Amino acid sequence: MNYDSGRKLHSWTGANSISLCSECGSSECAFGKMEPPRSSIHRHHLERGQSLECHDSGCLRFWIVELGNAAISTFFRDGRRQILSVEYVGAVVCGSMAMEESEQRLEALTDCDICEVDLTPWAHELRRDPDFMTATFQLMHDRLEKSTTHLAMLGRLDSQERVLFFLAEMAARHSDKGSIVTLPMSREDIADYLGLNSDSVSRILSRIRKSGLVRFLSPTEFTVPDIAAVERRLPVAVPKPHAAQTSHGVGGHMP
Amino acid sequence: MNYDSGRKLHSWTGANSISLCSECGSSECAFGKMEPPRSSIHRHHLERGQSLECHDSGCLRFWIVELGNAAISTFFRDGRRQILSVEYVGAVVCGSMAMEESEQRLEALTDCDICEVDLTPWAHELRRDPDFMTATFQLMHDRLEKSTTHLAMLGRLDSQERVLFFLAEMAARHSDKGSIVTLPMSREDIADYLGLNSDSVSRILSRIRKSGLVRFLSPTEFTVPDIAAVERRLPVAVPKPHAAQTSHGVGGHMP
DNA sequence: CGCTATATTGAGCTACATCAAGCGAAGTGG
DNA sequence: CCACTTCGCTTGATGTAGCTCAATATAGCG
Repeated sequence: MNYDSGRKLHSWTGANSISLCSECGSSECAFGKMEPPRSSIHRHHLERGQSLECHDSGCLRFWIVELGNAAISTFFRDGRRQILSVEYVGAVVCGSMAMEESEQRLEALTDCDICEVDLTPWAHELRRDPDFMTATFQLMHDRLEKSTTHLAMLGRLDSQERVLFFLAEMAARHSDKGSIVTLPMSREDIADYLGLNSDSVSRILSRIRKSGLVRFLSPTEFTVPDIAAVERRLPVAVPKPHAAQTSHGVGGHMP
Repeated sequence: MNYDSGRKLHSWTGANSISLCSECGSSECAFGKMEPPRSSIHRHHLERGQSLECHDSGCLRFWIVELGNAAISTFFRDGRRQILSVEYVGAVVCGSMAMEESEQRLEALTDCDICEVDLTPWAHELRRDPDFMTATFQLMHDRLEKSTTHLAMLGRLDSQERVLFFLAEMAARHSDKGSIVTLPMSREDIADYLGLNSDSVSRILSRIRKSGLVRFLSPTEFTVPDIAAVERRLPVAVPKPHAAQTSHGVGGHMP
């Protein structure tokens, strides 16, 4: 692998800014500058509902969401599903954050293009590359942070708070206030993300709509007239997207 | 810092096997071989209920549980508490897995001795040390794995399943079957770990006791006559402790 | 314009929370 | 050494949030 140590992984630290991989057919990508041989890259196209299985084969297999929205989800033996996180365009997912036991998947919430990069063959070099290590560490760290917030929400917020939190999370991804937010997922998916069932989600959304906190244009499009009002109803701050990036980019969690 | 690159961090990979730091007054520790100057080390003694605040000052401040049991917990504005994980002797906690916003703490579930090691001054060297990076990565990875399991549990198990899962988790820490397990925490703490309230926990424990799945010697001591029977009642496998270590020690998530 | 998948809404039930009383073990002070 | 307090656990009675099941309604797509 031809791999220019100076800059190659700089874009890594901004996982969310990664767009499309040149190998994958598009302009730029975390792995673009590494010029990994074609053999290490595969593209997957997933129709909504399809999924890739996560196997525990080391943290050097990465998936990058190129197009659409995906979710990392686990399934219990009896079919219960829990969505662990929602992933947007640019997200980098380490293939084996999976547990040994539980079945874990990257699932397409909408039609998706996923670029798979397997760097296992270069494990030895990468391990001694501080930039690469820092970047993957950061990836893991951000994921843990999100997971922690999500966990606390499931443990201690009631259903109305969960749905409000979810809507606020979605709205927070759009910098411009009052703009139209599009939900990338069904009521069922939202329920599986929030630990509720889809009927309840629907019911609660109606209640929230009637309260005026949120205005729905369609079942999947809404605006938030007053975000502060939403936050005032929640006992936690709603995490701003890229917050981790912005703050850690400077000092960094692993300098 | 005098720091022998060959072996120094070998013990790191087995976070759970770390016992006591020589600087801290005891035999062996992840940082023992690094011989960090005294100035970077502080000991804390915490009475049950006391806690250390996590601040977001980089991931190079570590806490090691030397004695007793602790918990990482978050608090909401209105006082609601969620225990994120229970930490036993030997656990290494990275000070700033905390979020920007939420208040997060390392709390003593029983009286505790905590050794604090601040490696921030050596950030530059450590960053280029593959062993150190691998070890901290592993730390983060294990934590994410636990967090994920916990999250799925909170999202999709009912209260009885949660309590059973908790008991099985505790029992799984003791290799020898049928031995006496001691709960290191109050009903309130268990509730805050499981997203329930303490009355419910107590009630459910009674129900489980009556079912014979678990035998209580005292409110905090029990045995599990048949672990398989407990697992059969759960839709998920109970994570074996050190599983991550054992399996990743060989192949490793980050070789 | 029909058809299918998804969303909404209601009625009824259950699991869990809340509130409140009682109990037992450990600690404290006279 | 024993009364008294305190703290944590247990348990019951009662309310309610959220689930289940079922009946429409609506959206999106051919």
